[in-house]
Amino acid sequence: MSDVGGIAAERLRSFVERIERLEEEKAALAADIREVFAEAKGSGFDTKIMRQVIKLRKMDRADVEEQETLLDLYCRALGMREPEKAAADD
Amino acid sequence: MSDVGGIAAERLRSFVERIERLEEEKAALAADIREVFAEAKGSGFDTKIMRQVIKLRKMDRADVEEQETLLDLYCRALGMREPEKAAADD
Amino acid sequence: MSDVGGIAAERLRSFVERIERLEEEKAALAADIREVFAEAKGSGFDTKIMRQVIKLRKMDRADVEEQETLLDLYCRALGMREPEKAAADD
Amino acid sequence: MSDVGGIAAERLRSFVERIERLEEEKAALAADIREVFAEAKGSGFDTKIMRQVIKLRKMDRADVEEQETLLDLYCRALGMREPEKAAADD
DNA sequence: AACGTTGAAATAGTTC
DNA sequence: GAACTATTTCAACGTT
Repeated sequence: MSDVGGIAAERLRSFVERIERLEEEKAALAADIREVFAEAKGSGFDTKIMRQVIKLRKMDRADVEEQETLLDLYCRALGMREPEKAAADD
Repeated sequence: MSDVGGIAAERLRSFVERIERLEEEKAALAADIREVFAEAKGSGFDTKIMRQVIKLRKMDRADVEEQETLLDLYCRALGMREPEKAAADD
Repeated sequence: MSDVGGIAAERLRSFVERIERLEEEKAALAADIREVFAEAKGSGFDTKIMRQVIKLRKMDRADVEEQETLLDLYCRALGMREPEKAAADD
Repeated sequence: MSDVGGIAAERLRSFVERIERLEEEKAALAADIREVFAEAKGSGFDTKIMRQVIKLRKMDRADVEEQETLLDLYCRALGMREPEKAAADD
């Protein structure tokens, strides 16, 4: 007796509950990550920069270069000083 | 013609400047909104609650009748109360 | 001690690596969830609707009874129907 | 007769409606901006990079340098090659 | 005035 | 590859 409105109710319920369980675990991990960031902040690190670093570590070197070349190109097209030079020369 | 490194510089500049202009206007409106909230607060209203009311009124407008039948079916299959009906207009 | 340019490098590395590990686990869970959806889809369920159901069930749980009295008051002041009551438990 | 439940209803309504009007205009501008980006995309520009450029133009030169110095510092602390060099040398 | 909290904007990912 | 959804990031607000 597991049909409600033509739907295999038990089957559906099982799927939904499995997903909900996994999402709970996922949310818990997200909370953990937030905590680590908070701890890092408490130790004086700049979390925004940390996020950038982590993103960079995840990206392929190739992607990074591609993006930077394009950014540079657009900046020059607009007559801006390329940002890449800023940090280099001090 | 104005190519910088293969980029149609004038075209790009035009897009960028149009966007920047629009964003300025948008920022000005945001400032106006903040002002109104401040004034309301000065008159003794609770701005947090006001925000909730405004959100509710917006949700009211954005009618959520979409796919209601099927959604309803699935909800019953899971033994949930069907979500509050559009209720207003029928 | 491990200072690079005034930065506690070891400390930073530890934070970054902890985060990266947690994000890996999180990504693995996301993959699991996708799998379950795929399986459900293979069983003939409409995953888009399933997502809506799951969202609804989550909203149900997150009880919105907060500040209800005052909110209600403001709503009546504006001639709105008061938002659907928590309804379940009274 | 403008008190409902002790609230100066007319006053409140006025505030709420002013805000709603302003938010409508703001939403319209957001739509305009999206349109311009879409048009730019249609002309072959990379909108993600455009957004970066616009952000750079908005930031003070000082802020840009500060962020980049810090990013560089963190990267070196982690033994990464500084990303700023990537685009320069090809 | 820094902190956490919340809400909006932007980016990434998925589906068709 | 276009549209939709979900996640992530960023900015504003109130709070302490």
